[in-house]
Amino acid sequence: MKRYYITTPIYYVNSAPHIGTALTTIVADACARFQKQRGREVYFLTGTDENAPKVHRVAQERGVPTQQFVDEMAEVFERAWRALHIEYDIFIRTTEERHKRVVSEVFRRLREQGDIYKGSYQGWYCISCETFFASSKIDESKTCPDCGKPLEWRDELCYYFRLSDYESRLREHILANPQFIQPEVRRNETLGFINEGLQDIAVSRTGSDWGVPVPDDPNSGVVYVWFDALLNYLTATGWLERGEAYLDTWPPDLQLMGKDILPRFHATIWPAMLMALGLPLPERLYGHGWWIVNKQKMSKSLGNVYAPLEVAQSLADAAGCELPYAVDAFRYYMLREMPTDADAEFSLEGFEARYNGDLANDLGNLLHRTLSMMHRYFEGRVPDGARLDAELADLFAQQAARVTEAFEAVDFPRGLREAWQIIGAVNRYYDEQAPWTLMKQGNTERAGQVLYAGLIAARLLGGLSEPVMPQVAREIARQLNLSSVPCWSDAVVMNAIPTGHILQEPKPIFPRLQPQRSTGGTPVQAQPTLERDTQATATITMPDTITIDEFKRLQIRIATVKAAEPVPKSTKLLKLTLDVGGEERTIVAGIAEDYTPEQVVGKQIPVLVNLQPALIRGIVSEGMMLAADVDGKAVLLHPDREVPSGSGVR
RNA sequence: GGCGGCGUAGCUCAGUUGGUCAGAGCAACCGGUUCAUACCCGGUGGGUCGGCGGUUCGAGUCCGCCCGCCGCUACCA
Repeated sequence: MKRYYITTPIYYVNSAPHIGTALTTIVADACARFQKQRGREVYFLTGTDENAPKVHRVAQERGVPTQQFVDEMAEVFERAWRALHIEYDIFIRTTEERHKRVVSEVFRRLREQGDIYKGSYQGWYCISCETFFASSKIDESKTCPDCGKPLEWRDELCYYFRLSDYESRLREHILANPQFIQPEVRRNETLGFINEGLQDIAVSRTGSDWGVPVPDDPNSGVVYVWFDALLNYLTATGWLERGEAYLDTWPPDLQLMGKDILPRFHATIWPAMLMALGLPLPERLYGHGWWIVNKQKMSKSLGNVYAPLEVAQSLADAAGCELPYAVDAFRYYMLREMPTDADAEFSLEGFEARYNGDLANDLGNLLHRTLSMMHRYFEGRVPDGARLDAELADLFAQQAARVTEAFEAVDFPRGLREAWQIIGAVNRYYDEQAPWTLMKQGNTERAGQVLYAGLIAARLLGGLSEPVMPQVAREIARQLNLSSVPCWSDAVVMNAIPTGHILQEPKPIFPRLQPQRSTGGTPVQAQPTLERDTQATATITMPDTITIDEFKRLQIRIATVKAAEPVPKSTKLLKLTLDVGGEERTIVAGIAEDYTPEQVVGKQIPVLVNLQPALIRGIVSEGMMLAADVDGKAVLLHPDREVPSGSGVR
């Protein structure tokens, strides 16, 4: 029987794991554990992308040999994932020889059959994103449409992959297989992208010798890193090495990633490559949303990057929770709040709220109160005749089915909500039945039955939450004195704990985070406990401030407008010729709807002169005019009195 | 500017094909309970379901327009 093959992207090793990569990997791990628990054989792949020129560059900047650098970083990732209880089956590194052989072989085959051909390339390239951009996409700009960094002009002979040949087949496949790209937003986005027309992509790069050399053509540089990287999914199955046996794993059942690399790469280039190779396509591609922090996209440059382990460690310290359970709590938070189509806010306050509310008060307390009563009333032995009420049994089974369905759909927020319904039901049941009152009335038999519901619920919850919180599930099983966490089908067996079964002493798994209280008994504002521990969490800078040094990098000068004319075939643009203190500059400004050429000639305006030049409508714009923005309309700024052209602005 | 999506209680959000759909969780307040990790249970929230029209016996749920936010894209710079 074919293994359930699940993948994460391989991660760039130029920075350590953060909550973004952790999200993808934790989701993948939870999916993998879920499938395993359901009895499937699972093959779970993650790894590192080490062939990127960017990686080479970062290593050089740090003065470390690149191979040594990637070795160290791969180790950082493996350690981080193990610490987060990620149970992958294979960790692939693209610098491995066997992967390089696969890349070479695929390149050769596609070149032989004409899917890869040699041509010349002139175009704009973003080093950071490792991506070429069609001139149609950037002819008004010289910055990367994705990351905003300056693009480099490349003019080189290189190999192309005939992506355009696969346009209609891709579209047909996507239309015929609704589950292929999820969620729906990404599917629509991909279709939109494809419908604009796919162009052949350059799949070789010169300028760096770090990577897989183009086979049999030593002067053609290395294979494009995306072409290289995507093939890791194939390498990991043993394709090329194991004959037909790789089909016990191929194709992937579920490929997870962030939404940014789904439409353009995993949903177009990747399946097109596979079509060219004549291989079956992945069953399902799933792109999740991103975490945002303080309403801002998380990024290293903004300095709002959290390290998962530090977040977990600081919770452990603040709450007195054992680290493995704090890590599981972090996993729970990631999955409970997992961004699906839209982005979601990550915050320590939110994490704490989930910890106290869902884990300490709900899950932890239910287990603890149940075991406490079992020990107090029954000396820790399951009493005779204990049996689950039919009504509760039905509810448990129904909720378990809903959890299954949600997990299968990679909808962990919904699945966990459904699982937690069980906790609410048992708490209400306890309240109605009041086993403590039954005991006082001497009705021990009924009390035992009621508490039995709590035991079964705890056992079931341990099973249902195992994909999310494996260590916690184990601890629940230990306290219930079960030999192991029940597998999925076994977890829903309702009267599975036998009469006479001995239970362990209860011990809180998630000690509650205590809000601060004043000695006078008046509650004071609860302090976000984690936030006080700034040592343990990543530093968060004020994202919307810059330093004076950063400001000084902007060279703003007063320019005098010598000439102005409309830009042909444009409605918004004026071409301005400026005197910037003896030097003449041409800039293109989007003010034609607000000013006529006559109105601006002779005016003095502040201009940012050290902006990266941009090609706009075929005109090189060498700077940016500063103007007030009034409801989208430009209003020119002038010096208080006439000043020499080229005067600096500070 | 174009295409797509979204805008539901203080916060985070559920709401299939139009008719108990006006909801859940959290926060707050009130009450109850005491087995439990000051926990749990119940109650309360005057939400014009972004705004204005329309279709319909009946619309968060369909249509049009407008406002706001997001994504992709574009003659943003």
